[in-house]
Amino acid sequence: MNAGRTARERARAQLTREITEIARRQLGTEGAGGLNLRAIARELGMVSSAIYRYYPSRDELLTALIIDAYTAVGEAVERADAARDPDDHAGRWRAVCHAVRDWALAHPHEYALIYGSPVPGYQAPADTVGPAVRDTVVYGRILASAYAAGVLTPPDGFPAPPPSFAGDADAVRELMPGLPDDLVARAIAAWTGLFGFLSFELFGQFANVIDDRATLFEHQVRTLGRLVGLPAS
Amino acid sequence: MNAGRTARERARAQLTREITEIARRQLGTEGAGGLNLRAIARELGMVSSAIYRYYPSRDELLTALIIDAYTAVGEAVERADAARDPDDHAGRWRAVCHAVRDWALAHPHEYALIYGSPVPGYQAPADTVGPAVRDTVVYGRILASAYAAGVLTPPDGFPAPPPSFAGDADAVRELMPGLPDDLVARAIAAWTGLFGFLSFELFGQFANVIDDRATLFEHQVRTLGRLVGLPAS
DNA sequence: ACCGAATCGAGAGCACTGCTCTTGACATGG
DNA sequence: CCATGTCAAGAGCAGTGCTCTCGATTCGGT
Repeated sequence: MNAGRTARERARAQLTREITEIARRQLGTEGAGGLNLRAIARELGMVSSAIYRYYPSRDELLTALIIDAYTAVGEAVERADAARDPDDHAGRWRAVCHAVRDWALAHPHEYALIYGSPVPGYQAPADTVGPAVRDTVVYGRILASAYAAGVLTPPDGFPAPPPSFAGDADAVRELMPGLPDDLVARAIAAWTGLFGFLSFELFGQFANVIDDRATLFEHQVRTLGRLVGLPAS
Repeated sequence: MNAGRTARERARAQLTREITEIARRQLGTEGAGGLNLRAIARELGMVSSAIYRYYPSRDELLTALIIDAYTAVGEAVERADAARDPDDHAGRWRAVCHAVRDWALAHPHEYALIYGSPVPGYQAPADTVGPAVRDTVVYGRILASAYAAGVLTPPDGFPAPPPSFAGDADAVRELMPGLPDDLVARAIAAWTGLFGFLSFELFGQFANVIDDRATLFEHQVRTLGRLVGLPAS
C-alpha cells in the first residue's frame, strides 16, 4: 500500500475506501445478493458508471469484500489467541472459537459470504486463499504447540484413520507440525464441528429448537477441544 | 393433492409440475440466484407473465424448491436407513451420513439452498419446517433405538453439559427419546459435525488441502458415531 | 510555464430482470 | 346456451450490471 503521492492518487484511494465501506454496509443490511452498484453510486453522489473506474465489475467488489471478511475474522482470531497465556492451550482454543462466533454473530452476512453458499457464477480468485486460512493457521499453531508440550491427551475409543489418509494428513500437517495422522483427522473434525455449529446457528437450523445457543456452543467447544486431546478446563 | 377432475385442473397441475421441473434444472446449473422466471417461460414457450398464474412470485417458487430439496434429502436418508438391519445402529448412522453426502454431491445447489446462506430477503415460511427435519427425525430414531438397546458406549473423558442446557435438551430429546442430556449434546455435536464437513467440502473450504474427501468423510463419520457412543464397526 | 497524455465523472443507452395491468380467447358448469 | 371464471399474451414500469462516448481536470515531462 503506497501512501499516494499525488492528489489524484490520494483521492482515488479515498474513494475506493469509501466505495468498499458503503458496499460493506450494504452487505450487512441486504446480504450479498443486495449488493448494488447504483445504490453505492447514489450514496456517493456519483453516477453509476463512475464506480467502474474503481472496481471493474461487481464481482471485483465482492472479492474485495470477501478478502476483507477473511481478514477480519483472521485478525479477531489472532487477537483472541494473543490475549491468552500461550501455555493455556485449552483456553486459547476456546478463545479462538468464541472469537469466530462473536465475529460471525456481529457480521452474519459476511460470515455467509465466506462460509456459506458460494455466490453463483462467482469464482474465488487466488488472492483469497491467503487471508482465507488465517484463522486456521492460528488453530494449527495452538494444536502444534500443545502437542509439542505433551499436553494432548485424546480420549480413547475412537477409530484410527485409514492409511490412505496419510497423503492429505501431510498437507494439513503443515498447519500443525508434528501431529500424528490420528490427531490431524480429529483436528479437522473439531474444526468442521465448530463451523458446522455456527452455520446451523446463523442459517436458522436451530430455530425453534435450541434457545440458549451460547451455552450449547460453549459446551460443544469444550467437547471438540477434548476430542483433539486438549485438557479439560 | 387432488387428482384433478376437469381438463383444466389437470392442465394446471401439469404446467405447475413443468415449471417446478425447469426451475429445479435451472437451480442445478445456475444456483439460487440464477433462478429466472423469464427463462422458464421461454423454455415453456410461454410469456413471462403467464408464470404468475402458477407461482405468485419468485419467492413462492423458491419455497417450493426448498421444500422439494428437504423432501429429497429426507427421503434419501429414510431409504438408506430402511435398507439396513434395524439393530445395526452404527451401520444405520453411517448409511444416513453417506446418503446425505451422496445427495449433496449430486445436488450441490440444492444443498446450498437449504444448508447454505439464506437467500437474501427471503424468509422461510412455516411450511418448510416439517420437511426440514425429516432427516433429523431419522437420526434421532437411530440414536433412541441404540440407547434403548443399551449399545451406546460413549467414550469417557468428555465434559458434562451444564445444568442450564436442560431446557434445550428437552426440546431435542423429542427426536431421540430417552437419551440423557450428555448424549443429546453429543448428538448435536455429531450432527453439526456432519454438516460442517459437508459444507466445507461443497463450499470449497477443502480446496487444495483435502483431496481424498471420501476417505476422510468415512473416517469422520466413524469418529462422530463413536462420539455419541455408537459401536465401532 | 506549457502541453500531450492519462484519468476522471457525467450521461445516454443496451440488454436484462421481476412484476403489474389490461385485453381478448377459451373452457366450465348451471 | 350463456354467464362466469380462468387462461396466455402483450405492453409497460422500475430497476439492474455494464459499455461507450464526451468534455473537464489533473499529471508528468520538457
